[in-house]
Amino acid sequence: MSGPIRQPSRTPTLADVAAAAGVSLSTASLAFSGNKPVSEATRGRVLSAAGSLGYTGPNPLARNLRQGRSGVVGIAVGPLSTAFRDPAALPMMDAVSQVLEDEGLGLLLMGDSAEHARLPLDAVIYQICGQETWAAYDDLVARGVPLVVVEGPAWPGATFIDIDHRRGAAEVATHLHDLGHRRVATLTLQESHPQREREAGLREVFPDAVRIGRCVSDLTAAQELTSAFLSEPTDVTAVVCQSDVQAAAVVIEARRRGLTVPDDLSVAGFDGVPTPWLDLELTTVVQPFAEKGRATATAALHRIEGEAVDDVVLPVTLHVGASTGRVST
Amino acid sequence: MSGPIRQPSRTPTLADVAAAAGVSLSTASLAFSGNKPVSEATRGRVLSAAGSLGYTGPNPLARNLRQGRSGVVGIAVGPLSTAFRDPAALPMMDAVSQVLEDEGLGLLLMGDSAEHARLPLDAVIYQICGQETWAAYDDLVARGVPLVVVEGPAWPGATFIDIDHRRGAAEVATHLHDLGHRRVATLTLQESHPQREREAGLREVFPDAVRIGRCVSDLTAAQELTSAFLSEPTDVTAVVCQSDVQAAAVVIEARRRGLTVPDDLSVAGFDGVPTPWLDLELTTVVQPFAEKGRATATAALHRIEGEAVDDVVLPVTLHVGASTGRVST
DNA sequence: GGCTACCATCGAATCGATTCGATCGAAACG
DNA sequence: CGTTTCGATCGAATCGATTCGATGGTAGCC
Repeated sequence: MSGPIRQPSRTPTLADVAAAAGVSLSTASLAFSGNKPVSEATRGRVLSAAGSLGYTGPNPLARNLRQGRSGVVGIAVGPLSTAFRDPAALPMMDAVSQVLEDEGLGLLLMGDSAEHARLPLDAVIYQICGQETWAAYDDLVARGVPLVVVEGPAWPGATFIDIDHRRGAAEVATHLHDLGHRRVATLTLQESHPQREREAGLREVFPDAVRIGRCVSDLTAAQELTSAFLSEPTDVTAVVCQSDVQAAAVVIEARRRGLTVPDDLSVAGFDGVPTPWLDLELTTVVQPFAEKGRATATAALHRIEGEAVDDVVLPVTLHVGASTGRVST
Repeated sequence: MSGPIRQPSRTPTLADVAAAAGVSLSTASLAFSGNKPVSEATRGRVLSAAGSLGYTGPNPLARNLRQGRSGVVGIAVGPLSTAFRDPAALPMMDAVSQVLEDEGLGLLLMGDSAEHARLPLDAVIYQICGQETWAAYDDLVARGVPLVVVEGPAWPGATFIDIDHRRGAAEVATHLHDLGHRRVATLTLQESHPQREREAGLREVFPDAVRIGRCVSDLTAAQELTSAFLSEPTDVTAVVCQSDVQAAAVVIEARRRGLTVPDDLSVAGFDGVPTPWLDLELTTVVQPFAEKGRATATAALHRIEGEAVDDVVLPVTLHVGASTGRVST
């Protein structure tokens, strides 16, 4: 048997393996991919040839080019530190990564900038809540990369996964109204689709709720706004927040000022995330995080396959905890 | 000018652009990559040809194959929900992603399993603290993928980024000893390199510190262990924890049992992460998270370039807060 | 004017697989 | 026994760029 002189430094390719096993390149490929049947004997020879050559399997880059897929889905989350500071991001991402992993796909973190848009991504998930423009959007759309937007702005060409913000907000508002509250305040997020929907739901019940202020879902920021609000006299008996972190901040700040929750002030959150460091179970609107993540990932998978995908709106559930109570007469 | 009949559905390639611009394929490539000079006139013609054809730039998959790089670095963090529940993970990852993004590289989240090991990764960062084996390790090493291990097990072929656990632990122990403490307890992490080092540091000062128990850096888990420990009578005057989250749990549980921190019990943490929901500044060992992340990413970059990289051990700083005090006589 | 340098451009090789269609035997069938 | 069918294998085309070495023309220099 004769062949080219082997350069010891070069890593072996499938062609080397095929030659060593005495089969054609295509057969060797089939032995690894299993895309068409190969006799047991042949597969054995190919694999053992691979073993003795130190071949570690088909080069993923080559496979990617040929198949036109990278096996990677991008997820735009903004700056990591802020994206993940919100505990609501985790359980959802967890579900996303789980579904993708089951399909052998990887999840790539994309920042807010357009830097990553030139990486080979099979699809992109956008869940930068509270931001309505995105530098990478045009580029991705032009390249035909499927886009799945979570609770996001209505961008043409994207698939939407959302929760029923409006109904959730209305339910928590109704709950407070049933408890006798008439004067409520609300802590809001940045102007965004979820915020607009939730505010609409709230105002179905309390048309003239007072706005304490806007801030992201951050304990310190929310606490500062609350502090400013509570330092003035007010007849408000309940505060409706847009996240459990905000709600916790209100609870902490109210207590710091000698108020009792819920006797002096009722507080409601949103999300339904664990807050073990708070010795009080929050009344909140529970999101189906896992389901949202699965729906998102599944939508991405279908769009990668080129299938049409319907938008999804998931229901939410009111969870009554110990942070809301009947208004004291 | 004649050419092949254009199939309207096919997305244009660089060859199409070159033909339309009347230049060679190689020149068109140069016009986009800028790897060699191209006259301004030519570049203009190429770019405008690209524009009118709807060409969105060189196909990343093809570029990747040719260059033998994917532009993606994997980071093994274990199950997302547990990995990111620890607030210490974020600032570091943030620095990692920042450095990589500046180089145009993406960051791909790898789970604990070996599923993702077959994706095309230029390097892999391993920071699953508390786990000493990894399903994907052999595969990655066989494929020659550079590996950077953060505070991790001593794996051959990997570059190590670490902090001076031992000295940090010794410093906090010395601090407590200086305050008069003689009987201390410790809450430990799973058996792992950082835990062994920190324990060694602690025992330099308190050779027979009591072990309360082992748990991950989770508030609820730590609180349960502490609860069990404090339910028995003890002469311990200080508790040394391996994370600020653990320390916060000890503070919360001690207070729940009517103890005052630090008067009745001193508590020390590790990491130096913000705990705004705790109305007490923890005494802790502050890690240089950002620097650790930058060192990690930089090491990965250098190893991708094929350069030799030295291991790194970063110093830590004792921060004295309000959770430790002089032992009451 | 002849020589060297250099810049822009081009043709061809290359990266490492997957996959389509063809071929070749052997088994199944009537 | 001739024909059909099926499974295994192979050759060749293909995915879409990057890059090496060569070429030709122009400018600089003595």
